[in-house]
Amino acid sequence: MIKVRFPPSPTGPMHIGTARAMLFNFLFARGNNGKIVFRSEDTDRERSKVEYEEEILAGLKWLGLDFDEGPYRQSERGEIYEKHFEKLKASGKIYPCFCSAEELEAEREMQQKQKLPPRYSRKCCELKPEEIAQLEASGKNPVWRFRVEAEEIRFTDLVRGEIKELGKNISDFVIRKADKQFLYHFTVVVDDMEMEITHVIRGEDHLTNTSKHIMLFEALGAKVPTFAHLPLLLNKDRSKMSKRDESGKPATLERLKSEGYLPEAVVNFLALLGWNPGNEREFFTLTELVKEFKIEKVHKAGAVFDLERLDYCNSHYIRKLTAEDLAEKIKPFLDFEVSDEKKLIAAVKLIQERLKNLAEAKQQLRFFFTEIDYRLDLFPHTKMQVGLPEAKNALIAGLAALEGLEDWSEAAIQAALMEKVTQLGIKNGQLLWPIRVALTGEKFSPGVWEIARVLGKVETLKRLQQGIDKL
RNA sequence: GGGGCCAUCGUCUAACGGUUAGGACGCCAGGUUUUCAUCCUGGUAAUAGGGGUUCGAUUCCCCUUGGCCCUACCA
Repeated sequence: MIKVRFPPSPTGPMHIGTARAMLFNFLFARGNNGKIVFRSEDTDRERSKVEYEEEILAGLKWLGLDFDEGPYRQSERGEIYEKHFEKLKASGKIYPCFCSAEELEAEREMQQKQKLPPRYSRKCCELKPEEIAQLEASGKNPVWRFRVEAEEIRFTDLVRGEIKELGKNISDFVIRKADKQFLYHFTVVVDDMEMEITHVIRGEDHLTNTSKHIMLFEALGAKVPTFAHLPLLLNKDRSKMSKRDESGKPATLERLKSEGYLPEAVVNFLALLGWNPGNEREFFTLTELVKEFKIEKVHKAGAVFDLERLDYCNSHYIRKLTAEDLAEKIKPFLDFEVSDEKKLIAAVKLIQERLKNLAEAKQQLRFFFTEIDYRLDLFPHTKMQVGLPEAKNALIAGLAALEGLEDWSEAAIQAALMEKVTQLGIKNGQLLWPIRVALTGEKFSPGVWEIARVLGKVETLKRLQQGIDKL
């Protein structure tokens, strides 16, 4: 039975890298009939907040990633850690250390100068029981270190193959702080053991931590799970995509949501970062991903998170939505009142193909629903040979052509306008460009008859007249 | 400084040791269009460098270079 985990640290909003790691865990578990555990790794008391945990849970829901067990919180599992800590203590695999931060710092500096591996000197390792008792009696609280053996640690990583590291390069790491808090390396291992995790799928930043974890698993007498280390998500400059991207925007899931990216696009895009199905297909639903995903095909090299590519993916999914559905999704992004639902849907249809994200919609839809204001210099168009006087004549002609129109369909509006073009012996654009400007007040927009139809006859004529007055 | 990991167009990536090194995004050009966008056509652009192994290397090995990660009483 395969079992994986979602182990976020609730110290901030959900990071995109965290989301991707969870997605890969999800794909692996669901594709192999496995279970998923959600575990909040909140051992860092100062930085962890329940609000963040809630946000992460909401993010998972948004992406469509569900789990089977949890949420567990490490902050609520103290007794379990205590139990295993005592076990280690009894086995002599850990020892108390009373060294001060300054001492340790000096030690490290010295080692660096001498080109030695940065390891704890094990000064406190030699402490006799009575010395320990004495130090404790004097009010000093120790940290507890794991005694690292010198031999080689090896394991087979599902994506990176054989990995080996020499214990003599690894320092005796701290598993418990002086304030008695247990530290990450210890709690993950205990939890993975207790929760019977079979596959640990996580970011490459944990690759060199794995040796420590394996030592701990073995010291605890537990079965060592299988590891798979995912390539990191990178900024454009190939630095690790941490809290912020290179433009200074937060690299969080929440930001993608607020910029109007669809969850299906985010999932699709993230899945293809560091993995691909081996063919040229590029669009997948979550379900299809579950079917196609093979962890052996995950890459080793980091992948740059390129927003332009996400845009492309997002516009694909925006186009697949029905206009009704899209309108519903756009609503929260609008900053003006929309009273007429039908009109919104009609307008949305006109912009659906031009949309890269939901947030852009308000700019493209505004003129349909609000009074417009624009500058006269929008009218002249060099290529079209339109100046202000020509623009005014065009609006007058347009008004004349549409005033008496009974049938306010796109086809009828188009026919009336094109007839006018022929009648005046001018180019299409010489009539249509000024009308488009008068109707939208925008530089770019959908076509004249589409807009006119959605706007309605009354509003269209009104805007033409306003244009004429302006000129 | 110590250790680990990694390396194909700008980006995401494909290529049983044998391909004109393919696709997509972006970009550029042309076409369609009333503008922009869309759409269609075409183009640009890569195996980091050096040694091996081999009839033959993007692919296997070594070195160099570069990047990333770990090296916390963070996770």
